[in-house]
Parts: sequence; structure tokens; C-alpha cells
Amino acid sequence: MAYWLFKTEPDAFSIDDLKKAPQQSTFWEGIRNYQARNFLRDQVKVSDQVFIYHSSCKTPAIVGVAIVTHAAEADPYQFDMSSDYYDAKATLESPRWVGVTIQYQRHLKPITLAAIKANNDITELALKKANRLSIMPVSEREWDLLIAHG
DNA sequence: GCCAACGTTGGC
DNA sequence: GCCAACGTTGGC
Repeated sequence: MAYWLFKTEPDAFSIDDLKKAPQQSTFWEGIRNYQARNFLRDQVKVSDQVFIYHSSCKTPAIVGVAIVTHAAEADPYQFDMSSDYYDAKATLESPRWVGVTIQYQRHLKPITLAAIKANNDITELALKKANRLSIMPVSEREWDLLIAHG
């Protein structure tokens, strides 16, 4: 089992939206970054644990935990010409973009970016750098530290 | 709203 | 395959 951090803009889709969704689940669509795509396609597995992180908002923070309930599938929006996520180079035979399905687990007392940056025990997490990855791995050690901290 | 950091594109 | 120009992300 592995641990991940997924970024989302709460104005677009927040952890509360996830909690309110049917089956408290959602297909995590719209990832259009190759490094993030590769993680989703190759490494994110059912039962992996996911930190939900709110970005581009007043207080950027890890706000809760979700669990992966379905491994990577083609993101249907890449084929939808009316979608912002449409990609003319993607084909049904070889989809370029994928998404996974996650289910809400629980809220956490928000672990703010400021707190993470100030925590000298957290050294590997890509958030520490000016990293714009929307899907990033979290080591088991740092996951446990963050859970205990928050 | 600004802007630094970084990813992507495209000409050569 | 290099790299400049451009676009996007995301914290502040």
C-alpha cells in the first residue's frame, strides 16, 4: 500500500464536495501533467491512501483523507471536444490521460502548508519545494508524521 | 493581481 | 535534441 497527495482547488472541487458525492466517491479527472499521469497510471493502486490538499485558496492545507477504490482508467474528458480537458491527440486505442476513483474517508484538522514548511521533520514531500505536481507520493514515514501532527 | 518557478511547445 | 518563448500553477 502506498500514500499519495492529490491537489484540488476547493472552489472547483473541495473535500466537502467529495463527502457529498454519490457513494462519497469521485473519478479524479482532469490530470494533464505527465509526471502526475505516470503516477496515476503506474503506481496508484486500490486501497492506497490519499491526502486531499486544497490549493489556490486562502489557507492551502491538507484537509482530509481519501482511499483509492479504482485504479487508473482513461479519462473520458480527453475525448470530449466540449471539455476544457479535451486532447485532440488522445485516441480511444491509446488514451493519453487517466484518472483513478477515490472515496472520502475523513476530514483532518487542516495541516497548513505553512505548518508543513515549518516542520523540519518533513523533508521529502514535494510540497516542500516549489513543486507544482498535482499528484505526488508521500512516504509512509512522512504520512505518519503528518497524521500525528494534524 | 503579481510574479517566480517550472512544464510544454515549436523552430531550427 | 537544444533552447527560447510562452503558458500555467499556485503561494503570497
